[in-house]
Amino acid sequence: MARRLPKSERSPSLPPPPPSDQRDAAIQELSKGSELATQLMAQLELIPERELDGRRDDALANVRSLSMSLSSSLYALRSERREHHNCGSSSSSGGAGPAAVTSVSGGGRGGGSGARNKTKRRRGKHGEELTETVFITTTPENDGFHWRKYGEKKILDSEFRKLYYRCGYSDERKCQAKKYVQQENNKHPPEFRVTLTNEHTCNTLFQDQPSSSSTNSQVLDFTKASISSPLMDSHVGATILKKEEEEEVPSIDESSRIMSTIMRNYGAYGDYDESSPQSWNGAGWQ
DNA sequence: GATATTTGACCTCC
DNA sequence: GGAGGTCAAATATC
Repeated sequence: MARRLPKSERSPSLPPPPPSDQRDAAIQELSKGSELATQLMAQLELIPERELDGRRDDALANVRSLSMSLSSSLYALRSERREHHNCGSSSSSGGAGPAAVTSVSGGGRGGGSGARNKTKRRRGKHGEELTETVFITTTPENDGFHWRKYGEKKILDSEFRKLYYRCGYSDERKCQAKKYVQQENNKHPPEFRVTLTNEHTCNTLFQDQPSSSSTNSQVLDFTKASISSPLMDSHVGATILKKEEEEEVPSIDESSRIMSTIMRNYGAYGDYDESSPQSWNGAGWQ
């Protein structure tokens, strides 16, 4: 695990949220990028394997990873936009309003499959109304928020354990957002069912990058064995690589770096530190 | 020493 | 009573 940030660094004073038009521009460009990645994937599939000296599959895997990263980031940005629209002046209790999740083409895996979301309401532990969003993704870690794991459970009739995360700022900022992740299958890459409950009220998406640290605790870490199955291979989950595995699949890292570059270029959250590439690769995640 | 993760125990709901 | 969700002490990491 990467070095953890001192508490003072992890609790920066909140910078002003980016202007909505800037965020919209980022969303727009990410959408374009996602579409282009899909097109590129289709084009690659049309190229005969022999013409690429057997590297077509590698290229396809890279493009898929890129597409998934783009889609996940789109989802995160869109979620945050809703946050500003819906909760801008509301209390921090979260979960009060419906999470009208924008459907995203997340995943973008071959055949057009990807994140499949649906939003539904359910009752919380104490009867309070909760809104939960469920989607399937191959990159459950790429949503840009800082999640802290608080539990893990073997689920009946499932060979995979369910992982429980809450917002890393649940205490500091009373953010009620939670995330449940459960592997669905042993596909390559495997798909994960991600359940999000409550909206983030912490406004910390991509915000708390330390200016000089080589680490961050911003994003969910799936590098632990807890989420992996014996069948998970190097294609799993784009950025879930441990340090010692990095060299094996550099292409995955590359897609994550591309993603971070996009985010920086649009200044979605201005103080992202370019000098911390490991912020986005497996080694730097938490 | 500070912080995150693990994991068994506990709580609540059905 | 069983299953899912959460808590919190122990442990790991930096």
